[in-house]
Amino acid sequence: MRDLRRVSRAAVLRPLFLDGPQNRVGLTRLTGLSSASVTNVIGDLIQEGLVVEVGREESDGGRPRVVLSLDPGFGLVIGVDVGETGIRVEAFDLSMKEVAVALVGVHPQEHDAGVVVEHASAAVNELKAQLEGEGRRILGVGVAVPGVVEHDSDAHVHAPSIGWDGVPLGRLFRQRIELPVSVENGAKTLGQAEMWLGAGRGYRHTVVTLWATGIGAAIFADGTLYRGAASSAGEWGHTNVVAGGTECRCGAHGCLEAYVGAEALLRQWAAADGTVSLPEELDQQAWIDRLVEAAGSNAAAAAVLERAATHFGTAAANLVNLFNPERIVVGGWAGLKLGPLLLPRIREVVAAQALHYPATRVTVELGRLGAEAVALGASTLIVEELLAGGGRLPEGHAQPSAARF
Amino acid sequence: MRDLRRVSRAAVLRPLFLDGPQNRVGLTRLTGLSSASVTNVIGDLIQEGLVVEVGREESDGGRPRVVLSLDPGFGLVIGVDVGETGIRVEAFDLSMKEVAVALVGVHPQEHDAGVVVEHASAAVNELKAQLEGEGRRILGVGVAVPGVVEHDSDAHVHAPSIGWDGVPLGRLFRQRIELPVSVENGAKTLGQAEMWLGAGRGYRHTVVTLWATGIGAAIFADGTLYRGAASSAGEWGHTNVVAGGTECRCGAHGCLEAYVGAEALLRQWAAADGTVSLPEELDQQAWIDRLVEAAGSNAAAAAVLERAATHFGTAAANLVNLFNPERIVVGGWAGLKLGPLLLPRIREVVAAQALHYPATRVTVELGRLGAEAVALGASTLIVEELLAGGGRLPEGHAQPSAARF
DNA sequence: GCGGCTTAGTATAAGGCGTGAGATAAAGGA
DNA sequence: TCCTTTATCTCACGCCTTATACTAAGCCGC
Repeated sequence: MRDLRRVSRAAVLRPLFLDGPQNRVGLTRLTGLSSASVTNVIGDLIQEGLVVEVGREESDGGRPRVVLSLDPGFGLVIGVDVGETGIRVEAFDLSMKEVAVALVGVHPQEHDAGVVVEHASAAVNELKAQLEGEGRRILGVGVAVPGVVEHDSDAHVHAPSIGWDGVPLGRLFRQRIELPVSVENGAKTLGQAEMWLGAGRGYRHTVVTLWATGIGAAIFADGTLYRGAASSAGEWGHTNVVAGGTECRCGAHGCLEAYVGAEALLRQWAAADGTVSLPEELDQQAWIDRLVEAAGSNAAAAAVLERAATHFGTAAANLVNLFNPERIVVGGWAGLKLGPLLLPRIREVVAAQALHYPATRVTVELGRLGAEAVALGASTLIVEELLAGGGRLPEGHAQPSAARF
Repeated sequence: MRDLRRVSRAAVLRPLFLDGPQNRVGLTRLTGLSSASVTNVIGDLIQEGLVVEVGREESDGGRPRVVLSLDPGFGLVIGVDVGETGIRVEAFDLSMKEVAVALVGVHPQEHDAGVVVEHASAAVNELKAQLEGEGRRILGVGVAVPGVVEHDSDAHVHAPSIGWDGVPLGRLFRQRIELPVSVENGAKTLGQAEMWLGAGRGYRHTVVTLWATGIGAAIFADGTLYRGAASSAGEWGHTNVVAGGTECRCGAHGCLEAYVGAEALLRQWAAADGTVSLPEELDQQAWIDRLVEAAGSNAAAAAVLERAATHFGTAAANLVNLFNPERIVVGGWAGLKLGPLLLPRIREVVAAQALHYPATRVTVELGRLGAEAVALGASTLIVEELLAGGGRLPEGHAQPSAARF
């Protein structure tokens, strides 16, 4: 009997978090447990402070149902977004409302992992001290990084773009922060955020694409993130779209990223339109805005975007054929900027290139959370663990005043 | 308490089936159960006839361990391969050794579903009568079909190549056969066979490709078949390999299948070499043999195969990037014929086109079971249910003399 | 060849936990 | 106020795992 109770607790907590407030009858239906068990489990959870009664529903003849909810103030979760050009630390309550933010002015591309961890953990500890001073409890820290996170004994990070190769980030952080720490790839945390709180909400099979300078994807199979054998699944940006095409920064030829990545688009535009000259220090986001604006009147710009939509759509059609998702979410800063203009064409290409059967069963939509949701997603890692643990986080890390917890 | 015992029984049965004979100590380790529970569960299973003691291991000081095994003769499973051009019915014991075969001379492409089911179920019932006459028990029937199998209330089959659209095949078979019936796509059953008994054995994350006239794939994530939202995942043959390329029979342009499917290869060869003229009634398998033979001396043939390997390898690299598998199995009759020649080039392309990290963690190997393993795979569907059910198959279907079972 | 040692497997008792049935609570309506 | 309805809780029951102690069955050394 390996912890049957934990399974029941998790079964009850999950719909409370993901679908919002519920009554006990609804929970019996959603969990498949007996009403007696729901009563028991909820009783414990209320005792522990994780769940609160927040009201009652109108009755139509019988006893009114009590509405139950996770207590958003039960604890806070911290998300850390280690980006290529800066670090962002945010704290959220259990309703995923932002409670505090801190920015760290360290360029991970320009410093080694030790420096990055030093500054990031200092920011976390500062936030922690401040919030605990206000009497709030921190449950854990989720960290998003721009690279593959190998989940073996520890979380080892391989991130060529910032020069990390097998950095034991989990251990480094845990040495400096007295909290549970969880590490994951940034595209995957963004995907988790969209999945739980954005355009993927309510779907079980989803691909969340991340369209920016680089291109990635987070694949959700039956509601859970698909990692593959060594956590690198979802490298959509380096799938081939043009046989023997132009060389990509990854060394291969004809990658999607080399054709529709933000920088690639800008270079294509400059090549097609002699009047456009890109500066040395390229502010990609501003220039993508300009490209979108120009597309209304300028044929070269419009052609660049049309080709981008076709490539993106073709690659998305491949995802549809391979994964048969219910939904594809177009996210990432470039996706959010280009999507409104390109989505119709992308959908058209998906319908034409994917098999009819899966194509009619998928919807392609824009992300809803903005490009800064990486830290939000990182913080959901801790919530995920909390839910999976039935309301308890994996041992240790000396949680003071957590007697019953 | 939803059947805790069933979970324990399944935990014990699975390694006994997948990894062969075990002793109780090993099972304790493999299942995580206590030795007492293993004793209890094994005791029940021996009583029921599913497990037998088959010997004892040498001791080195202590009491010798008793070796336990599934009783291969406990029951038989029947696999039905409904192919595009014929139907094959095979019976296997629980060690997956073939016990009987029957071929049905009905061309599913030329008859409607009713006729196909009529003949197939007649063949199954004949085999059943014969085997039961010999005192053997049939546990169930697995059916493989060349199309998408939608697993909703019943198994609905969408198979354009034989003109089926939403055929309720599960129901049709169950009306004629008094046994549990399970239906699945043929590429997926072949994959399951390779996964359990062939080149995928021992791997958790695998893609089994099916290279024939058409091209498909079965994707295994953490040991279980990935179906997607509507069971059509794995349509690798219709992923795009050439932007805006030649039209495929699916209506899209540039599909892998349109470039490296067996028929496509032969047409390319005929187009490149004027001396090759394909007959109206094309025996693809024989001609592929001829193509392979010609490649040794004929430049046109060699070029066709070289291009095929490049396209196949590129598409396989996409699989590596997206799924991060530990192993890719090249199966299907064309794959088995071409593989020995093309595998080195395919591996080369995968290494060049996939990202370094996942590429170094995958092996590309030939299938080990031959192209006729589709029926074998179909029969494993029943074994799968038997294992998942802890040694009992889902109710009903009046299993005579199955008092305790 | 006989005790001692080691390891495998079994019996027993204790305790955790879900469940169904019935009890109780809390409304609306006559 | 009482009846009906629906929600929730209580409790006894039984399933199942597990810890513990015990038995079984071999090797080893004297």
